[in-house]
Amino acid sequence: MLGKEDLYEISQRGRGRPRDELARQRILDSALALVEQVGFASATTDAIADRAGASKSTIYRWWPNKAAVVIEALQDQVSQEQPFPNTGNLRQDIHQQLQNFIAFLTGRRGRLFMAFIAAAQSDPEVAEAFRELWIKPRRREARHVLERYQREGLLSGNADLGTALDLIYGPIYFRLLAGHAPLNPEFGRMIADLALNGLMTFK
Amino acid sequence: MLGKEDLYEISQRGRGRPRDELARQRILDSALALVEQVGFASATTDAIADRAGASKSTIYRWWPNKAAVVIEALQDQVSQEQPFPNTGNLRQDIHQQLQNFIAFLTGRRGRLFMAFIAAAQSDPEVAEAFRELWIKPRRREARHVLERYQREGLLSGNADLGTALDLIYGPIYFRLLAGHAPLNPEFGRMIADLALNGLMTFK
DNA sequence: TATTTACGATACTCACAAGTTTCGAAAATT
DNA sequence: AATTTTCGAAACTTGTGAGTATCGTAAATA
Repeated sequence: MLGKEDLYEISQRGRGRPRDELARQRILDSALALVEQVGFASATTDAIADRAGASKSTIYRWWPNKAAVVIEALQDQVSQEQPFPNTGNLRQDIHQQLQNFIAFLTGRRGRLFMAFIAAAQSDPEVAEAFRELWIKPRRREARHVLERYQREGLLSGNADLGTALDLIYGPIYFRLLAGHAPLNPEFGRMIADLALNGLMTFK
Repeated sequence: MLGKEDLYEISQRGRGRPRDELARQRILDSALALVEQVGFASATTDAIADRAGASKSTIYRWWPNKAAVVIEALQDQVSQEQPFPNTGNLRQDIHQQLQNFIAFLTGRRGRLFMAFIAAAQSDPEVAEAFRELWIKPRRREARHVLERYQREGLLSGNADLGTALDLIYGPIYFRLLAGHAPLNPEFGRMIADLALNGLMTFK
């Protein structure tokens, strides 16, 4: 399978020194790690360059601004995520997905999403990227799984699936962002049970 | 009833020109309005002073920094909020509360909370103020109402009320912050029904 | 080998905003 | 009237960080 970089290597190769793909990857990794650790605003371009062992001029050679770097880094990250479980057992799928998701958010990556949602409130470009790259693809995938269960009658046909997804994910994001109570597996278990209970017998 | 200002007037009154309480109020109103309109970071002290028809030196005469001004402004605002309904009809109370809350958030004040949650991610002082002034008092109040219904058996005794509150409010905050779908009364109605459905028959 | 393009290092410009200082006038007390 | 404290206006300092420009060097092609 060909990636973007390979296509670039083959078709765009000109005369001069080729782009350092390892440096590109180090810059993206560095941006991601820094946003996780210190947030969007404090992840300066100087710090990203330093940590990557690269130069600021290299960053601006390939990206128009800081937001573009971080957004591309998010894109790389997102493509590695676990798919929504689809075993045929609705309850088990939802439970498993929430456990995966909470483990993900309470791990190193949680702060990345807090930082993105925060930055999105003052930067429309970041907001759109977050919705398009993270929220929408994952919702689309989850929706397909839920649609199957709805067709099979395991989920009430009256329930709007977009609303159902917010019922499941909203409480998780809320605890992550507000921090008023711990975001642990037990919480995920209860939310899954409560939401399923509401969704299966709805109307 | 005596407010803070009256106490100040009586006990602290010295020789010189007294503090201008109207200017104080104008500064707080101005800070609130600007954070709503342009967010926390873009609400500069210069802009707050200008809009209040006051001077920056007056701001720094009474508050140690910008965050303190905005936090005190939030405090003033919070004390004016509608209480959680407590009519004896659980379903009606939850529906009414979510309708009130969504109307509140989609009005002028919604952006204030987006800005606060965003600022909280990079400023622990703001984060704590938001939890202590906004989240915790409202949760405490709502919890008392739900406890009553739980004692009356209208709500499953197995449901953890902290989790129940996140189930109800999480989806609302999530749509407000992520903006992937509209936050309208219809959504509030469905979340209330789904959550109640889950909570009443839990376990 | 000559040319081209990317590289890292570094100095630089530019904009912006927090917080300080100064000052003359206003509003209170003694 | 003299003193004290606050006020608004405005100039100022200080820090920061995004984005640019320069330069000598490295890695590719023709």
